[in-house]
Amino acid sequence: MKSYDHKKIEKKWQKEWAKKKIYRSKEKGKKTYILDMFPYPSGEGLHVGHPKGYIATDIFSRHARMNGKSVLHPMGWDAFGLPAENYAIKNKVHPRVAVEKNVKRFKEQLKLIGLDYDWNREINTTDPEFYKWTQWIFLKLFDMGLAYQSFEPINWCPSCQTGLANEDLEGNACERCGTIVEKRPMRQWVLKITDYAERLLQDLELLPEWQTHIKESQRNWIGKSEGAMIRFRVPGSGDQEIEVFTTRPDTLFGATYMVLSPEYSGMKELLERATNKDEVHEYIVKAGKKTEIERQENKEKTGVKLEGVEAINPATGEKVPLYVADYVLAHYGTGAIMAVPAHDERDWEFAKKFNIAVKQVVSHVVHNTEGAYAVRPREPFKYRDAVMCIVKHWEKNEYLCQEWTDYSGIRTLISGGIEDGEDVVATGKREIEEESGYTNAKFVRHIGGFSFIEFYHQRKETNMRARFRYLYYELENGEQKPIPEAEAAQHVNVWKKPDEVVDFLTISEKERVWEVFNGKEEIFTGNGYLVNSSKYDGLTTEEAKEKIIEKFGTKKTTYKIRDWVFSRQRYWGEPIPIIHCPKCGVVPVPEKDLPVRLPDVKKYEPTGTGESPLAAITKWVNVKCPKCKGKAKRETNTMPQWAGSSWYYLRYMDPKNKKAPVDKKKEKYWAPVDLYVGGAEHATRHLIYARFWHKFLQDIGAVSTPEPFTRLISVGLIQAEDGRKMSKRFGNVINPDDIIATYGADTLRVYEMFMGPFSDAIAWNTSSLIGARRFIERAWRLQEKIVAKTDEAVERELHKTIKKIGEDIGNFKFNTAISQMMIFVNLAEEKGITKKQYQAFIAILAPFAPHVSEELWKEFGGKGFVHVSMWPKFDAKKLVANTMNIVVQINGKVRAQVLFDANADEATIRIETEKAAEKWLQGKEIRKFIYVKGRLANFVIDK
RNA sequence: GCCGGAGUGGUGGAAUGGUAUACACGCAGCGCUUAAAACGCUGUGAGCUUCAUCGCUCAUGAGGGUUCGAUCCCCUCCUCCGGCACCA
Repeated sequence: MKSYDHKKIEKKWQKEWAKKKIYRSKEKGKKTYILDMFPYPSGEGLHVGHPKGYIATDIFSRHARMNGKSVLHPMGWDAFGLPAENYAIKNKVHPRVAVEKNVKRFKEQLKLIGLDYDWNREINTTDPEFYKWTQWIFLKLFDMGLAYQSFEPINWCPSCQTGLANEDLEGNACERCGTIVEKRPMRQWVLKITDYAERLLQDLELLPEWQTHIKESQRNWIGKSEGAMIRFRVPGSGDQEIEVFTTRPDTLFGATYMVLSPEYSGMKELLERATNKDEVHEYIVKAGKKTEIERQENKEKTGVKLEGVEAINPATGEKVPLYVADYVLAHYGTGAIMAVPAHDERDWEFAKKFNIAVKQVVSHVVHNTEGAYAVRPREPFKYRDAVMCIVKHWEKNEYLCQEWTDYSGIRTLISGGIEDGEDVVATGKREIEEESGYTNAKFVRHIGGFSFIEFYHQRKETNMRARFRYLYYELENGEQKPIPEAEAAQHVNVWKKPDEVVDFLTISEKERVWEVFNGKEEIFTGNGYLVNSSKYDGLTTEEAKEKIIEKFGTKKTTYKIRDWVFSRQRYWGEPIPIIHCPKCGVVPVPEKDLPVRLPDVKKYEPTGTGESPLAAITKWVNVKCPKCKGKAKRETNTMPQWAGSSWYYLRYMDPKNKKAPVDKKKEKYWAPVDLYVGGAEHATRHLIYARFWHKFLQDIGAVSTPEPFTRLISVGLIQAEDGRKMSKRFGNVINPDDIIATYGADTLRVYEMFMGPFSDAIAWNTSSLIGARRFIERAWRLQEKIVAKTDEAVERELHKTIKKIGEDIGNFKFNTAISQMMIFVNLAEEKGITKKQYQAFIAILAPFAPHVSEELWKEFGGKGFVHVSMWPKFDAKKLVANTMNIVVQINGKVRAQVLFDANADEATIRIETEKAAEKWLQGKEIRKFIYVKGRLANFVIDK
């Protein structure tokens, strides 16, 4: 036996594969498109975390190829953008030179791992032949009115000296450098992604194979809310109106004031009429100076009242005050709100601080679903008004409770229905007297508002929907009338200390009543029944929303997602293909003039003036207007880093096409991407941008599918051995080159896949790595164990392994796949293996450890390359053993095991297992016998 | 605060209603060796019992429930990670 020399083997086969071009993709047969998120080639090179996803897709695509699929598995470079430029500035090299150097280094590193990329299709976003088509897509967006210039204030990073999109922020800091961003008004190009918000949201339904957390992030980011637009009239001179957006039109009757954001568009006119104009103006100026962080950090509500101006609540007809406060955002909805302090937390805080009236219009509902009082479905409700009384002892700090003596076991407070026309407070007093005999209860106060309880009324044999009001009484003395016998028979009165009350009560409302009683101010933001809302009283939140919109407003849907700020005031990006002409205005560069090349310059530092460094290159900037041929200037802003990555996956299908971004036939063949693997950090940016562009390209007929990526799996981070992020800064980086030199690429691959579940973050552990190496060496040494005939258990385990590996690769469960191969190797080592079995094993090992497998295949396998040969077929018949081990349980506890012939019937098994369990069954009656076929026999006995 | 995901030996993890702790690392003992490395063999959740076996009890973040049987399903709570966050 030759000794296992990974260096020799790996070098040899990498060369051979490249020479024979076995990984070239062709449009023939059943296709599968497997894609990695292409890397940004940084100056630091790869660390061991980077290739984890690439190894997984490599295994996946090798498996597909061995099963006869036509595989597209390409790689390229996302090389434009701030980091490349900042690196270049810092190291005083041109970004183009730096990128070239970094790409070369990355590619060398990737090749060492033995990945099966079709390098013939390599792309680079900074290649003019590539970005020509990025510019082309921009022009199409412009033609369709989806790219426009805006002068609204945007996020400006003072350190990177460029504008940023909302997606580029982490909180209020630049995602790149951590600097707090400013709001800065400037001219910029914006893409109308909001036009696609609904489709981006809806079509998540088309993606059952995306992980839920990614879809959830996208939903969050799109931030759809459905509600209504409602106009409030401002009486007085003119016919001014304030329109608001609300998701809770059902609470309109509870809108007791309105709030305008400091930047509210109609502020000027309102300000004219305010009697405290200066004060309000001062607040607005102050709020404008506040940075986003100050607004964020200090959530204490501030604001100022607009004196002398009022609006009219269209539902109640009542006048409500107006406030200006910065807790209302200018850019969401209309920049003004109706405030409902009883049912909105923020409004509640503000109202409390400014002493504004709070009016309950939705009541809490308790719907009993358990026990004798459970609401009976599909039966109608009877309605009644009722009171519930908290009654305090005349001397002690104790409260009156009742325990029902019927079977229900209900423990409650004194309660009862309000008779027609009866006063609420009087009702409480009457009920106290009737049920407890105490005659001197003094009403103290109301507790909270209305609350509904739904239950089944035993005596009346009907569902009840009772609208309760809670009242608090104190007994002045112990004077008591006798209680009528009928009443006394129903319940016992007991006194409970304050801390015992909640535990004693069984009614479902107990905690709430008691908490509200004890001063915990509760606002209710949930759904319920309407109260204090005139004819809408009694409607559910949902019903009321519809009815109130119908009468007082219009339906409206809003989204949190903002249009995509698409220009950067930096050098290293795709030039935006636009020409500004003093006569013709904004003129797109004609398609035939693409690409607009990034000029080669010596100086590319940002100017910081809001102008791109390109503006200083007069030779490049000054052009003829394509329309009037007069003097004109080029657009000097560049595109953000995310531009190229929004469509690159299409280019791999046809990377050298000079006439179109991608040929339609080729697109039809390869699209969509069947499997997309990459970092979860791209959940809201790259993936939302790419989906947006894809949908646009579908609309203009350039692509044929609604979604670009059918299945998406995020790769879990590999942390450093110290559990931190792997970074040059911490000095804890592990370089794959070193690992490959010492242990080999095959070991690295197997180890990274064996570490744990693919999408989990796990810390690197070099000492565990040795296990992967040992496994490969044992697989290698198995050649010494080749025998003519071996134990049938080996053949059975082989087929089990073939089956499991195939399934596990499909499910991205590489860790369990490898453990199954280890189990097989351990067994084969012990029992010996036939040559045929060894060949099959080499084939299933091949996707994981391609080099060693190819070497073994050459020696012990068939012709050609193992990676293009057929994946072994598993035979279900061979999985069946001729014996089975039945576990004997007593009440679910394992007590014994019995070996049976595979075709033993249940009756035999019962007899034999009962014998085996005799010890435990003696003198007991077997109440039940449960047999799970081929697995266990369980005897249920009395304990 | 809201939404999503997770919590299992010394460590990474396996098992999605049926023998919890597969597989691997580490550790301990033994073998091979002049020695070491490598490799091989044996053992390895905690506890009780026993001369030793056999055997028993407990343990999957905590508590409760459903079930013949729960790491897995349901309820309550705790902790950690990720996303969003004054979005009306």
